[in-house]
Parts: sequence; C-alpha cells; structure tokens
Amino acid sequence: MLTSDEQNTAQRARTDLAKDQRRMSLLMAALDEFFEKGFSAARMQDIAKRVHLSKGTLYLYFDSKQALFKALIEEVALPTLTTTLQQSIGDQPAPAALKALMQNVTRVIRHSPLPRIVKVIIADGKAFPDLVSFYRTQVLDRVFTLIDSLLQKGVQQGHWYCLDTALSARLVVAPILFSVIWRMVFEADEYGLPDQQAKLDLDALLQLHTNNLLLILATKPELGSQPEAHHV
Amino acid sequence: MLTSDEQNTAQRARTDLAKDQRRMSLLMAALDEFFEKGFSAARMQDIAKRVHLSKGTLYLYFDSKQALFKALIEEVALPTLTTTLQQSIGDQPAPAALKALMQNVTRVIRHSPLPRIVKVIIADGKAFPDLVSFYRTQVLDRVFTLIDSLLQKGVQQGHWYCLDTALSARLVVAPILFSVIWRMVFEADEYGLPDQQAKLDLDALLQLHTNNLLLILATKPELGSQPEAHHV
DNA sequence: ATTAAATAACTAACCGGTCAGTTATTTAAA
DNA sequence: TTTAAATAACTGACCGGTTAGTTATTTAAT
Repeated sequence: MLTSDEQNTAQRARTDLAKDQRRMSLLMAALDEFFEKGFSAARMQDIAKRVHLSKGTLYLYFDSKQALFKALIEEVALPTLTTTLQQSIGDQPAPAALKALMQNVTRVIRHSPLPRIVKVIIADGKAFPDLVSFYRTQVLDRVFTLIDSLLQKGVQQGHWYCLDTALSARLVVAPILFSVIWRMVFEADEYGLPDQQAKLDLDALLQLHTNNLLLILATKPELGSQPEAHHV
Repeated sequence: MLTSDEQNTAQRARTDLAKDQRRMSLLMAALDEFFEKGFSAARMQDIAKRVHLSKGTLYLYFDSKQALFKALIEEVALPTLTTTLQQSIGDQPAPAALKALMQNVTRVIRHSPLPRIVKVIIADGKAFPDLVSFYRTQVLDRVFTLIDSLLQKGVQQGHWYCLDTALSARLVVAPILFSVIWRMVFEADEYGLPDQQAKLDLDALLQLHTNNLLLILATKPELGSQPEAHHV
C-alpha cells in the first residue's frame, strides 16, 4: 500500500557525508522560512517539512532555533563569501578588476543564498547582536577591505584618483545593497511575478554604476572646487 | 500615597484632539517595538506599556496588530514623505536643488521615523504584500519620480547630461538606502553606542556621493566609448 | 449620577522543545 | 546466505509557556 514516497518515515542519513548533506538541506530550508516569515514567525515544523522530515529530526541536527540562525551565518554566509572573494582577486589592472568584480556580484546576487541571508540579518539581527558583529567583521569588512585595496591599487597604478578609498568603497557597495534589497522586498514574492512595475534591471543598473565609477575615478579632483563651504 | 504619576489608571483622552494624540503616541510606540523586535515578536502589551497604557486600551484605538502595521505606513510614513517632498521642490537651478535635496535627506535620516519604518517594511513586509505595494507606489515611486524630474530638468537647463534618468534616479537613492540600513542594523543598538568601528560618517558619505553625482552629470558621455560590447 | 475611557482577568490558540516509541539499516552469528 | 539482535535515525504526541484578542468591571471626568 505504501510506496517509498508515501511512507511516513524518511530514508536515514547514516554516513557522515549524508548527515552533512542533511544538515545543509535543513539549513537552506531554515533560510527559506526565515526569509519568508522572519525568524520569530518561522515554525520549526515547517522548516523540517520542507525537506520531508519531522520536527524531532530537526532537533537531532540543531539544538535550537537560534542555533539555526547562527549556523546560517557561520556555515553558509561566511563560506559563500570566502569563495566569492577568492574568485575576485586576480592580478588584472584595476579598472578591469573592478569590471570583473561587478560581474561576479551580479552572479552572486542572482544565484547565491547571500542576498536572502542579508535580508534575514537586516530583519532579525537585533535579536542576535553578537552574530551581527561577527557578520560585520567577517563578511562586510572583508568586502570593504577588498574594494578599498582595489581602489588603492588603481591609484598606485596611475589609473585613478581617489582621496578617500574607505569611504568610496561604501559608495561602490551601495547600489549592490540597493539591488539586493529591492529584489528581496519587491520581487521575491513566491512565484507569481510581482507587480510588473516593480521589476529592476539588475544588469543595466550595475553596468551604469560601474561606468559612473570608472568615470569618477578617472577624473582628477580639483581641490577646493566646491563653491559652497563644506565641513571636512 | 499615590502621586498622579503612580496611579494605576491613566488620564483619559476625552477630546478628539487628545484621542488623536493618544493614537499617534501608540503608533510611535508600535514603531519602536516593531523596529526592535520585528512584527511577530513584538508584544501588544509592550507597545501599550511604552505609553503607560494597558493592552486593552490599545485595542480601543486599533482593531488588531496588523492594523497597527497598516496605520504606520498610511498615517506616519506617507504624511512624513509628503511633507518632505513638498520641502524639496523649489525652483532653484538643478545642481543647487540636488544639493538641497541631499541636505533634506540627511535631516530625514537623522530625525524622522522614516528610516525605522523602512527597516520594518524590509523586515516584515512579506506578511503584508498589499501594504508593500502601497508603500512602493505611494512612497518610493514618488521619490524616484521627483529625482527623475530633477535630473530631466538639469538636462533641459543645460547643466547636465543623463541618458537614463529613471535608472540614474535609483543610483541617486542607493547610498541613501545604504546609510539608512547601516544605521538601523549596526548603529541603533539601544543606547550603548555599538562597536566604535561600526560608525558611519553620514555627512561625509552623502557629501562625497553628491559631489560624484555632480561630476558624472556634468560630463558629456562619449557614446560607444566602452571597449567591451554591452547589451543595452 | 452618568458616561465612556481604561483596566486586568480571562480564553483559546499557537509553538519551541522533549522524549517514549517506531523502524530502517547494519552487522555479527548461525 | 540467512537471520535476528543491535543500533541510531526518525517520528509525533505532549507539555508548558506565551500572547493576540475579549470582556466584565473599575474609575476618571463632567
């Protein structure tokens, strides 16, 4: 009467590999639920159901709901970023490296779990101040440092002018965050495309951003050129 | 034995004015709680407690928790934005208008409830798709339209070059959203300033952003100047 | 004294976490 | 090769705490 699909106990994960895979699948299920409902409203039972397991089994792999949140940052966000950063350090000239970086970014935005994790951290980070600190130092600061170095390299190579590379790195990142937020808030409404109006052309936006950056960086700043006084 | 502060039933709001004020104070309390804990984890009792009222009284002013969320957008976010936009349409020349707009923005970021509402919408909007739509059309689209118009005006006045004003409007907004998110996530940890490292210099960032924009817009684009092919 | 604003006790539903029991899988002995 | 004992992955009913929403009662204000 029961086919293997319908039976009410799942196939077991016996080997260490199978357990690691199961743990990871539960983590991705948790990410989906946290992303859709928020940490507090997400139900442990629903997370387990997503991978056809019971709530009890979920507790064999994670001690608590909080442990899921922590593992998401330490075991998904951090490794994903590390991989991405490694792919983004070549020894090309700085302008080419910037373009390549932006190409990488669009891929990460479209195909990695990082944007959803970013949304979850923004949404529910207040309940986990230690993890937010960890995320800032181990994820964000490494991104800023990479871009800062790239800008400095461009200046040293004589391609660019940049008076404040640390601040400029923030401006490099800003449209990336904008795109991420926009997609996560307005475009990720489970599989009916949202409003037609709400669509954001990711490629065009980041292309324009990149061109703008290259233009700004290539321009020698005229010191004291602002007509108004400013307080720096 | 009881001073008027300590008595266990609050002063009554009898006039329409007093009721409106009480309603608004409850809304701001709800915003504080939603911002700190998220919609789901925020407790109705805590919202009421913030303004020294009981949960029952809160239900005299709002039908449900969801009604609080809705009212936040319709009765706080929308009016705040409308006021801000009205202050931002002068008939100065476009470059001056852009600078003035950015000045307004820093004030709104620092002193209005909008940044906290933005965070709440990002965090919990998925539970209120209709309100998110409303917010996008009635708040965001009006911001984009204003900037778009400003850019077009600058082009018409001969100050600027801009091939895609709609897309560029997004890039004008991006660092503003970046600042808002950064402050809401990393700097708003109730009254112990957070990590010293986490501090973002809002004025410097938006100043640099504004200067970059003015430079880009003042530069005549060389058509077909990109060495690589691109798909626009 | 009358009115209605405010209260607090109450209800019912929900959910994180637990654990006694079930069963798929392995493995040692026949 | 067969078998059944041992193992541990998995299950889901249950418990206790929590909280949105309701209502009977109290009380401030006129």
